[in-house]
Amino acid sequence: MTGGFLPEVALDRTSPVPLYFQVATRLQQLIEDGEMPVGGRLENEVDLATRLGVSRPTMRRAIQYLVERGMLVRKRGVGTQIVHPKVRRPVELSSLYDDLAKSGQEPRTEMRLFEIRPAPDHIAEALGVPEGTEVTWFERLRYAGGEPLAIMHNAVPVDVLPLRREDLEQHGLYELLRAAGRIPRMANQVVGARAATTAEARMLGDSRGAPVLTMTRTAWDESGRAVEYGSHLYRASRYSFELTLTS
Amino acid sequence: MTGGFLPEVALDRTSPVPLYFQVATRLQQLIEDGEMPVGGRLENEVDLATRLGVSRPTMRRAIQYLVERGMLVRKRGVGTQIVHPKVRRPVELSSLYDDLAKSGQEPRTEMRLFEIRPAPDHIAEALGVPEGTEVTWFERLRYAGGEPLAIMHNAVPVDVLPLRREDLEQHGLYELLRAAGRIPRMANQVVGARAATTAEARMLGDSRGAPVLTMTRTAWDESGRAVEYGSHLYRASRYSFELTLTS
DNA sequence: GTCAACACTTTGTCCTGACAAAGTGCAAGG
DNA sequence: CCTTGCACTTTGTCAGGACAAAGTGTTGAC
Repeated sequence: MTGGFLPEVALDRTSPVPLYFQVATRLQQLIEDGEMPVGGRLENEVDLATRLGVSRPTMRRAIQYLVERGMLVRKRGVGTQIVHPKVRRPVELSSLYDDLAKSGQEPRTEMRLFEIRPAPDHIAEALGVPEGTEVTWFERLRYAGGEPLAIMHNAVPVDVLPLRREDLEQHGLYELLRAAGRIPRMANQVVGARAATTAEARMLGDSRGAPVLTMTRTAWDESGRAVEYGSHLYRASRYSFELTLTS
Repeated sequence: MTGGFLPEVALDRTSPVPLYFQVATRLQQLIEDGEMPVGGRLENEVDLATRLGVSRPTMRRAIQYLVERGMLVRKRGVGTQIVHPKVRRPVELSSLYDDLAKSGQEPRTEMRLFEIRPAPDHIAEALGVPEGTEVTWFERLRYAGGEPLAIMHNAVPVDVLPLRREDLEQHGLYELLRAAGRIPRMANQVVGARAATTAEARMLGDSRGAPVLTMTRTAWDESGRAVEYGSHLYRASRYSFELTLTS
């Protein structure tokens, strides 16, 4: 009748980590390690709260956190169920560099252009800054596994982050933004496809007319400040976008 | 000093609509109508709660709701700020049909194949169902504005929703799923590009080798049950994906 | 004039308590 | 046998209070 059984959970009330987060993290561990049966039900939140020695609101908040991440589903009058693992997976706002590095593909960056200039109109509009605002504008050729993969054009307002050519050759743009505390929290992307021009094909080591993926993106930080505009071109034969959507 | 000024807000305590939601909706209206200055600060939550005659938790929940939707930003010790409108816009899990209908492009659907059959291995795996599970498998050619736009292959488990050929010819798949209460809440998509084969090009009214956008998707409902698998092909010259990401 | 300590404002966390609403299952009545 | 209604369980909503933590600005010492 009780459904799930919850093993010992140790909470540290002296820790600066919020209680509800400690509870949520512990629950998440148990679920991911498979100690809580998938599809099974959690104990009801009142008992759970009592047993862990926290108040019901705190327990609710912990559960709510996991519901938002897609790990749990609640139904009034029924209970809380554990969702099949396949469904989960948070939306990550990551950059190509991060993705490549994570999958062990050894990214390499070749800087083709690097200048500080007033933003062209369409870029200023995309960034939501006044026309003529100074941006760092650069074009990079990204290699993975020794082969060219993408041509990337980017603009970053100079007052958001002063970029140095050397940094960009050795690190991903998002990595640099994060390090500076200008963390991208929201992004608007348009993904399309077209045939490569002769020049593009030559740079990518592909043949003329080969299909390429196009992606233009504007990214904002948590305060709504635009931090980056990008217009990228990927070899379709070597790259595709994977993304998780939640309503 | 107070920053934003909040006009009269009428709350209906007899309504079944939760108080926090009434407050959130009203706030959202005021912001979207531009009555609250963008970039401006809200009153602090304690005063706000007092003035509206609700408790602080309720007020917090209303604000939290708008924070999650990207309309507000809060900083401890500072206050709550209204984010620039450009950044907002919720991720919508919509279908091509909905999108076209909304933008007034008059979608038309031509059914090329419609059968009930055991799911092929790779589709069964994508859906997370046992091999051989019965699915409705169909291929549609989607027109917009009189011209072909996409070739769409889809599989829907029969025990999720029994589909009829006639319905699919006149409605979008997502529309039908929603009407049946199997609402897609989460989806995993892979977007890529390649050159069209001769057969594909002929169907799409394009030339052989023309770039096409490919998209494969699995969608789940709120309980984690897979409701749809799709493998679509779009004319790159006429379609692109627009999406908003949040971390 | 500069810098550090302190006060103040504002959001974050956490508690207790109470009632409402929705789903489930059982039992009584037709 | 089927349906209706009631009881029970479980999550949802709401209130009020208390203290903590972080950011801002001011004041005072040097």
